[in-house]
Amino acid sequence: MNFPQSAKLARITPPMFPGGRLGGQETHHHHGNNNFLSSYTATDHMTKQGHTHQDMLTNGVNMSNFPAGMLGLPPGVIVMAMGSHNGVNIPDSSHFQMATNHNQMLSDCHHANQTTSSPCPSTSPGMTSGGQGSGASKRKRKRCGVCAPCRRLINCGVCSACRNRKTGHQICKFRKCDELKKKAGSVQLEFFVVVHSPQTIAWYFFHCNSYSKLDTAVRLTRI
DNA sequence: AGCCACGTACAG
DNA sequence: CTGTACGTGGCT
Repeated sequence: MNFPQSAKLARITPPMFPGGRLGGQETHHHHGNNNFLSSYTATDHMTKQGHTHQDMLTNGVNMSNFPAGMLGLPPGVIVMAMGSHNGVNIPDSSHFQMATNHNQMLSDCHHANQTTSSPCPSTSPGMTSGGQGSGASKRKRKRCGVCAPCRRLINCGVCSACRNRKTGHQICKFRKCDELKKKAGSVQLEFFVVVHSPQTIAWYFFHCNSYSKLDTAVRLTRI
């Protein structure tokens, strides 16, 4: 199979999981989307917990009874909800919430000047720097890294984006992240569930792309 | 809706 | 600084 000379290997950017932020703790990483708890679906959760999408959209994310409960996590669970944009009712103040019985305080999760271990994925869309400001964010979203286009390594070299790379500044249309394609009206939420126990620290990354997809496409990934 | 061009965020 | 690529707006 011949590719045009302009085609080149893509950088293989790891998925934006927060584990990369963990100094010294990321010894159980895996790559790709080898989901754990694969039998779990959002439908299960929604049904069992009596939640509806509308509930969530109306009330924001009630973290006190969402991920921790659904995962059956041990005490001391820290839950963080990464905000969304597109007008969905999740205020900046909910970027970081805790469900913990230690009553400990955690600093907010800022992209711009986060320092060490705060798990704060680069995929967070629409986060305003510093978690404030009312205007639309200028933050660019990043490719999910796990969808088929993202996994594609080679530019086709013939699509409009490839042909017009110099002026178009666009990635090959066959490598355009599925998540980035659907922006209008879509909702993105990311939940981090940090499980602390005396012996272990396990990080979980709960990532759902949109409420409308919750029934079928929730991925629960251990990192 | 797709293409195109431009501005610019972001990473190296 | 440079290259890549996201966001957006105009055009067809």
